[in-house]
Amino acid sequence: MKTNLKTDILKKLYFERELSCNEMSAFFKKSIPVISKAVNELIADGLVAEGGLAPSSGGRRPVMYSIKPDEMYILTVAMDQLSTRIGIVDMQNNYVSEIKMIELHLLNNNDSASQLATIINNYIDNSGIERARILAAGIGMPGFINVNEGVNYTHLPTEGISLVDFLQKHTGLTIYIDNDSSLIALSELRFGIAKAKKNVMVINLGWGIGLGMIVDGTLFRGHNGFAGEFSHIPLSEDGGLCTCGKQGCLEAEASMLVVAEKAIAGIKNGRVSSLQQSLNDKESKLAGDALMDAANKGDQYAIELLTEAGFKIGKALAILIHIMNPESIVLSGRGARVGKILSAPIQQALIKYSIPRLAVNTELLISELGFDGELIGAAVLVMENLNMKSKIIQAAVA
Amino acid sequence: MKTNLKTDILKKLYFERELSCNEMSAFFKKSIPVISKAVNELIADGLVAEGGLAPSSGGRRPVMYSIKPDEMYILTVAMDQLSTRIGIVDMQNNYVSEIKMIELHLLNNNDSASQLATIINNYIDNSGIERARILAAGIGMPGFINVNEGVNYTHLPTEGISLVDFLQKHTGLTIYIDNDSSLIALSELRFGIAKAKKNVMVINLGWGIGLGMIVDGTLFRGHNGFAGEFSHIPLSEDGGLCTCGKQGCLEAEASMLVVAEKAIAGIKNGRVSSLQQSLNDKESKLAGDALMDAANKGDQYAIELLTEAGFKIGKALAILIHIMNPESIVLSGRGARVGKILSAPIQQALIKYSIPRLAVNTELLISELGFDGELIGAAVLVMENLNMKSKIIQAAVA
DNA sequence: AAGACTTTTTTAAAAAATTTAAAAAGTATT
DNA sequence: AATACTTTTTAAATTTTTTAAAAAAGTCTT
Repeated sequence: MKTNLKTDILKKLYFERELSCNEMSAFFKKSIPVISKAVNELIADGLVAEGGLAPSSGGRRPVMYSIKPDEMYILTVAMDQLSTRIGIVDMQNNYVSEIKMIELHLLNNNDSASQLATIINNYIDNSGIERARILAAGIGMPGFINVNEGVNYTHLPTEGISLVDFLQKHTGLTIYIDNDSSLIALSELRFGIAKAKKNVMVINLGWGIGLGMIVDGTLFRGHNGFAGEFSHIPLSEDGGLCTCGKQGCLEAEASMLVVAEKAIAGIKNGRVSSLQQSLNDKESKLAGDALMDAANKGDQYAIELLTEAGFKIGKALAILIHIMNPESIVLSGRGARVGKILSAPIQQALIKYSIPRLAVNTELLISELGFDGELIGAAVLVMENLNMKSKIIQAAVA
Repeated sequence: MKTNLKTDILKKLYFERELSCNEMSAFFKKSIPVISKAVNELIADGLVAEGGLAPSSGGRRPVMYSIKPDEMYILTVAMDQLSTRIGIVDMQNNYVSEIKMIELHLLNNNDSASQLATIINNYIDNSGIERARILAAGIGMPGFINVNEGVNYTHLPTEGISLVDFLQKHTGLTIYIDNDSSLIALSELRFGIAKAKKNVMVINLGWGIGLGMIVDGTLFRGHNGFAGEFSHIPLSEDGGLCTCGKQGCLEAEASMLVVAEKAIAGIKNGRVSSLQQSLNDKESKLAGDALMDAANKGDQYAIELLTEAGFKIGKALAILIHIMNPESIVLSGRGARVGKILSAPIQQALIKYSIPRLAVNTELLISELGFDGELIGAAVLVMENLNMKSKIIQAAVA
């Protein structure tokens, strides 16, 4: 049996939870005997289990198959510049160990890679999960990442060795890394509001403004893996200075971080808002969360600031629509929870800055995964890369 | 024999001119016996011929195969808003009939579709080529085009029937239409400087500024076929009014048409230039060509105007690089012949407006096909769509 | 409640594709 | 010129996949 098909079936079962032979036959465009044989082998291998019977619309009810949840696990890690979340999921995407959030600063931290390795090792040791049963670790992180070479050019420096090799050496796990926005897009594609869509732009609203692109039903990474560097497109000629050194970048105009900074400055200048207490003395990143809370509770000033940011995001999205003609744009990431507030000014900007015939063909959606997206996406990354190289699969299938 | 493989081989032979069985085996990932059988059938069908022997690096020399040039032909049509070029090519991409250029205005012309049908019919009748030997017609045209439905939403109106159906009815030919910029990209991908590249943005410098996108080695059209609508991205807040009704569009700032208009205005205001004579009383579209000629001959004013436009194009390309991370950007279309002059300010703008790590990974190339691109692309369009539905193929293969 | 109809699954036979091995054709080196 | 080495072609054997038919399981209508 071509083991390739067997791993493909495992992947599909992970994404769809359970399927009948008939459904798999239709999806893989292979005959039922071929699918049936592969599934029976997977059952013999101990990786797949027969489930119940699904309802039928008038005919024999199909036997459903799914992956055995507790044979293998995935370690998922979602990092931002300040903190790292970590969890373990089973093969049916349930967390089998409490998600932990640990402070880990990436900026100017030469030791960050080894700190990350320690975090991973400690977490596994305390989880009660056998290390040998962990299929691989998926890690989402900010920065310019070359997925094939396993390198992050921006953060987590490792001397003379790739980040992936470094982490593999220090944890003994198979490691996959990717950009945070790419993983959020993957999570929306496989388990979120973009499920099964072909052509979707997923916006990661956070401390920057990221973009994960779904093109022809798969994640598009560009020539070097840097596609979707949306944060730093030139948006205005005279805008504020950006961390990247340039002026007028989208990020410097409309990211949640900048909005929070504006809020702090505004309040210092005497602006009346419920934020006066909550923002006092807080760092601007914490302030960002406080601001979004306040906006959702109806605070006028917070809404005003988000509206302003939304309009600028909308202008950038107009450009994106003109270039990509996507079927959907999804507002995701930690900013998704103010998605409703942002929607109105975004739509306004789309009307102003784009050709109607184009804009009407793209729907604006708000993620239901939100802040969990990156963690889910890290698990998806592992399963997308599933192949016969993995030791656990090899051992089971052999 | 799966006829699918046979048409795939025909396509590949058209794009590559000649190939050995071994090369095809490697490309299609099929065994040599399978390929060999298909090729021999194609020879028996009268569509393919054995060529000479290719050189070898120490072993038996391979027999090369190619399509018989004169069994089938492709009608190619390249339209712009003012004029239409038409030609017929054989299966080895040689013109077998002189290319003709005919005035045909698309703007506010309700009769344009039927005029086009007449142009096509007359041209074939005068060409000496049997109509039954024409595989299909490929037509490139400006406008918003839905390739699948065969509709042009902008130009060539046809009441109650799609443009493709209309033309098929009035010419008896199989018709394929596509956006001019898409076809230019196809020509660069198959026969031009982007040959065999995976990830290329082809800029169609003309009366507008079009974009044809090569993503993962194929033409990317977006959800509705409108991807690459580069002309109307919002570039500056206070720019000139665009034909689309908006303000500050790239097209309104940097297209060859706008540059020509600026030149005419400048000269009226007494600006000294060799253009003074050539631009007198000319329409601005003719002026565009005159201006490019003058620039290539060293006229300072023309170069100055192109430099200004180039910088703005460069700013837009910076955005494109940030989003797509392409391996190459190709300057193509009628403006390609001033590509060298535009390159410098484009590079300057890229340095100013993009993140170095991104920009260094994209090379800026100048098309060698230039103005012929759209005609070649129209032929490529036909061959990309080659399938068993075509009567000629059916007759030969049956 | 019985029979007709659907849908899924299994089985066996047929068809297709690929691999393998060997022969043929041609180069290059000694 | 002979031998060793490469590549292509041919033919046979093996493997894989598809097809078709029948069996199994169940739903729905009368």
